Amino acid sequence: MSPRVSEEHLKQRRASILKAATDVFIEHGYEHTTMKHVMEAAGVSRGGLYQYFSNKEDLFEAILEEGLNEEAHQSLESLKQSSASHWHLLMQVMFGEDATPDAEMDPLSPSKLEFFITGRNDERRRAYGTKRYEIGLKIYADIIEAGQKEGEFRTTYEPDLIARSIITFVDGLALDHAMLPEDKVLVKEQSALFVDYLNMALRGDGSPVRE
Amino acid sequence: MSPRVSEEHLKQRRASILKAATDVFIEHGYEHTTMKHVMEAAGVSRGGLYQYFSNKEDLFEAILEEGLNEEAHQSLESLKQSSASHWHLLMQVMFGEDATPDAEMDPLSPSKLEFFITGRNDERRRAYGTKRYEIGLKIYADIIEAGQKEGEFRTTYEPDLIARSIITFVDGLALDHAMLPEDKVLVKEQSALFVDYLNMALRGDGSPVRE
Amino acid sequence: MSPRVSEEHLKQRRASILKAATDVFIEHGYEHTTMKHVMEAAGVSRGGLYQYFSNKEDLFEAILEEGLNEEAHQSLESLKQSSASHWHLLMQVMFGEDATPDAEMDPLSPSKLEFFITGRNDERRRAYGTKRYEIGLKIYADIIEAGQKEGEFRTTYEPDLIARSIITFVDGLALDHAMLPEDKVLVKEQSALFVDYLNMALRGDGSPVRE
Amino acid sequence: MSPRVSEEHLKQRRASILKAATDVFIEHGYEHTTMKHVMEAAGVSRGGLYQYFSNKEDLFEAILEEGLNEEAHQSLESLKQSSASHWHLLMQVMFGEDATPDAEMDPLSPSKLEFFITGRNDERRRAYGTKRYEIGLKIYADIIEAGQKEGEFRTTYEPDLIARSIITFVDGLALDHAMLPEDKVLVKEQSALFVDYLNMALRGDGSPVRE
DNA sequence: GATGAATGAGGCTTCATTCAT
DNA sequence: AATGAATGAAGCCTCATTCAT
Repeated sequence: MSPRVSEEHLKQRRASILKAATDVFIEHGYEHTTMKHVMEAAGVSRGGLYQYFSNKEDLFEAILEEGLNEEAHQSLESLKQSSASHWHLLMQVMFGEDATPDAEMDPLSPSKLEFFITGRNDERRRAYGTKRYEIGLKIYADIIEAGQKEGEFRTTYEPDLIARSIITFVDGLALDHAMLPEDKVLVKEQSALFVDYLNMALRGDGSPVRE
Repeated sequence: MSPRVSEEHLKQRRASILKAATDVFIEHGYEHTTMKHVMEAAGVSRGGLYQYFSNKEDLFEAILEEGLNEEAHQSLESLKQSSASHWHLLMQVMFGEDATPDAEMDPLSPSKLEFFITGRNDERRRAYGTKRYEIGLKIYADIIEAGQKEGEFRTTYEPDLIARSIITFVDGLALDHAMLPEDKVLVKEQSALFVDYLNMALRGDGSPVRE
Repeated sequence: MSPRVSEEHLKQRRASILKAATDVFIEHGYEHTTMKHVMEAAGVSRGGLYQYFSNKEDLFEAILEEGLNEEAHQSLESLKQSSASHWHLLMQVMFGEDATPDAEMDPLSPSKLEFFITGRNDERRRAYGTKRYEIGLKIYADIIEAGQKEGEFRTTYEPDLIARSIITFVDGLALDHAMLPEDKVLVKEQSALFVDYLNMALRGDGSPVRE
Repeated sequence: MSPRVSEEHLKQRRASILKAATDVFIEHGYEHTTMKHVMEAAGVSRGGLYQYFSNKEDLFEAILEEGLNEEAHQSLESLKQSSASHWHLLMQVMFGEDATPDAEMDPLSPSKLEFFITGRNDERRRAYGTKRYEIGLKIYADIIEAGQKEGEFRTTYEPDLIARSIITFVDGLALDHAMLPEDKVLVKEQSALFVDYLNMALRGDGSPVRE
């Protein structure tokens, strides 16, 4: 009476569906992706798909959770090796390991925006989005607050407000990146400029300088 | 030879449909609005609606154009009375007549974002979005450039780049405002902070200060 | 209190609509022609069109009647100058003045076939089609009968039956001509062959010969 | 791994839809048949129907193919037992097993004509119709050619041309039969006359005689 | 657990015809 | 008479989700 398939197998199957679904969402976007697209990409039957995820929303949220786990993991790691400055840590959370603005964007971003924006009138979805917003907010705010406490950052602005501006920038950039042709958005340059903004706000010494 | 109804009446009818449609789009968002919703809100028959607008996309774009005309008109007006500083002009374009950050957001913004984001894989829509982006970009960039030329602004940054950061901020804020509950987004405070960012970048005299 | 527009003018207007409609029906076929197509081609308003013809069916029937009048007129003329043989007369009715098979087909034929075939379950339309069939039948049958009476044709077959076979041939050829690409139907050759068939049946002297 | 229902069941379901659809097309004709009619007649849901046939055209073509298969099968069979004369074979292909003109017509004929006639401006449809025409043409032409080669038929006419006249006759008769009331078309008599035409053309010994 | 056939609500669009002016 | 805005029935098709096997 032991399960016919190992727990391990199930996890792998689920993960493979999730992987395929991610690709599909990246390609078609949230609204325009159909369960059929996912089925086909994942090589699962309709029923099979619904066994793992009870609907499209559920499926997408699972993908979001995965991403969150990864990110959380990353930032946690980053935090741990916080031998460097809080500024450096902030840059790492924003731009990854190398703490430097680049032209890379999360390819799933456009779909995420779609998901939350088209679902903004759905209470459940909105609550979920809000939760995610607040988690992100806290990560940034905590770092900033710590930096202020230790005197690395000036205290002119509330950590929370700066943190919000970071998220707003990130969202705005993702939006422009989603809508415009590749060569029209200067992701790297804009990121660098925003870093200057932050630098002025947090460490401002008189003139806007690159680090 | 004379039409059954006056030209005026037609314009009004069209305008009234547009008005009703705008309300519907604000309420349900672009994707979730159906032509039926619009019909009912506008008190038009199916066929009547299609007489004016050949499909949902067409209808929405008509609304966008209206908005553009208004905006263009405004900014033009603003530009005319440009007796004030370029900085003031910039603030006016961003925040309206009174040049001061407030909590007001264009209620149609969320739908606009939806429209462009869900349509990002459609060539036509993307081109249209790009055009709009570039028009907006130019408005800001021109003001900044003029300010730099006349020595009002420092020339550290390219006008184009600063202009982009403004749009990115506006889009990002609209996005957050669309997704989060009213009380979670600090539109006014964030706007004020962003103004500080700009102030530092364009007029920075050493320390981040409020105007 | 005299009519604002002359009777003449009305007739001309009607005729011009009819002409335009004919072109449209030729181009799109009966089913796929819309009243809008006609309006535009004729340069009439919707209401104007309906003033003259109360619906699409009515309009098409008017065109049919015109054609009938012309044909009737022609065959009448032909009959009058029936100095020639009945055979020649038959050929004239079938192929026109020159009594010789050519590749010309009535361009409206396909639409006529459509009209009667799609309307075959409509009593009114069916009756109308039947009437037309019988009129055509009679024309041919009368000639054949006369030819038989005067000893020009052999009496092996009933005039009515031969007449039917002519119509069937004409309809069949029109059908094939309507459906197949220009170069796939050998209108002229088939017509010539059918003439041979008739020749054998009516004047057969032993071997199938061309006249 | 195993499908929920047997392959057999699927085939039957498909066949039953096809059967029901055939009845509906016979009753209403091609143009006037709606997918809803078919759904209801077949006892399938909208989605179910579209699972098997992606649109009305597809559905009708499936019916046509079925017919073709049957016919091909028949003529193949007939050809096999070609112990009899080529003339007899020709009669069999035209009139079925008993090689004798009767009053039976394919009840689906009118819809077929409609299908090809209303679709004559559609490239795809036209190509399909042409293909079918040519297949039919070849069947007749091959028999006639063989008959000529073996001296059974005279060689006065090209096999291809005679074959075309057969199709034209069949189409024409189907057309008249479709449009006119039952008792107005003399299917049997006309068929017999046409056989005489053929007899004269292929085996003509001087006078038109019944076989 | 898996399968995929079946469901049916829901959306879009067209077009013949009417009717107030 | 003429106009063309307005109507609304009717058709087509998609797709998330269910459920018998």
